[in-house]
Amino acid sequence: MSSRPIIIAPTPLSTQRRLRLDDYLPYRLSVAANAVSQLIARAYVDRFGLTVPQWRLMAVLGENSPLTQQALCGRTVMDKVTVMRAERGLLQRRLLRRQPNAADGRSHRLSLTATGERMYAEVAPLALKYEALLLAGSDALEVHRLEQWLRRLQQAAAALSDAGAGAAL
Amino acid sequence: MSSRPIIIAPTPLSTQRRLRLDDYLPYRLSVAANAVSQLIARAYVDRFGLTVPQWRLMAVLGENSPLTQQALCGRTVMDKVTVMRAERGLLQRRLLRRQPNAADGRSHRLSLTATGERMYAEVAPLALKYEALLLAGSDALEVHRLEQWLRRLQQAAAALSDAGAGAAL
DNA sequence: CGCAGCTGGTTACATCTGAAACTTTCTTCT
DNA sequence: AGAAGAAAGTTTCAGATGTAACCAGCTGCG
Repeated sequence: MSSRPIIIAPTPLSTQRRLRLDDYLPYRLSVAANAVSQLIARAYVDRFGLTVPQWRLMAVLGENSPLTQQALCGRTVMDKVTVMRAERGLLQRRLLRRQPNAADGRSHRLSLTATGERMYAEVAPLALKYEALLLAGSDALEVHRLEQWLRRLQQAAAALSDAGAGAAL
Repeated sequence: MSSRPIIIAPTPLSTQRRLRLDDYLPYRLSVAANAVSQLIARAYVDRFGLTVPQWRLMAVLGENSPLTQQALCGRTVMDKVTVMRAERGLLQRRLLRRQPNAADGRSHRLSLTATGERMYAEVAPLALKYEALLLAGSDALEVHRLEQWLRRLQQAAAALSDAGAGAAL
């Protein structure tokens, strides 16, 4: 599709040329993420009536129970309000159980109910299936490298963010 | 921080193991994109009072004027409503000019005003600067490969999406 | 020509989202 | 022990977002 020539001698990043939105990494990242999110979100809403935040909670609790809301925020990288609301939804549908936390009266121990576990057993393979479809025809080494990239980007962004990127101008 | 062992022999994708949110690509992608978006969005709001959609319009129009709203939707991969609102904001601030389109009475030819151009001249280098910071210490070849990846993912998602991913189970 | 249907753009509405304020419980310091 | 401050969770409010209805101008076919 693209007429972009294959660049052998890669352009140094510091000496960058004109801005082209189409080649701008944050843009590409955002667009790709959106497309993927949309796809999966729709699938989960259709099949299970789960929103993305709800889905994430289930995913985390399915592999590691029980957890407090706080812990869930950390694992899912979501706001506490978002987690709260997702939790509420799952509680109403009796997919989640909420038990008092002996160690701390402010928080609760959250885990999947039997029904929740059953749903998780369907949800997880489907998730993996989607991942496999998206990555069809990619060797696992490459994929692993990509994931590393994404982690690094996230960290770099976080670092810049609370270093107050203002400093860097 | 993480106790995750370094995996030398990567697990094949098809024979996938349990779902681990932390290694789940759509999740990683979403989280990385969010972190990066947040960082940049904040910067642009602080410095220029621009939202992300507004920023995107300026970026596109800065490299290619004039365009119709429709065309902008295509280039920015944004909803027409989103484009409309961004446009409105820029018009109010006189960063954008809107001229009748001789070829079609329904649409308009949008381009940057002189003020808009001037802002673009500040905006673009800053954008590139951020990109450079995020990618600090990465060689351009790798970066290029990453961008290819992101494009492929986006396409794959789009394909699955309108193939009605239901078919794929 | 003129009506049916389409397309660019706009508006209205319902939802989602996150920041900030608030409540309760825990922790620390004297 | 008691007061000050921090942390977990909840509620509230304002802003952003997207879907669907809507209007106006274009296109194509009888």
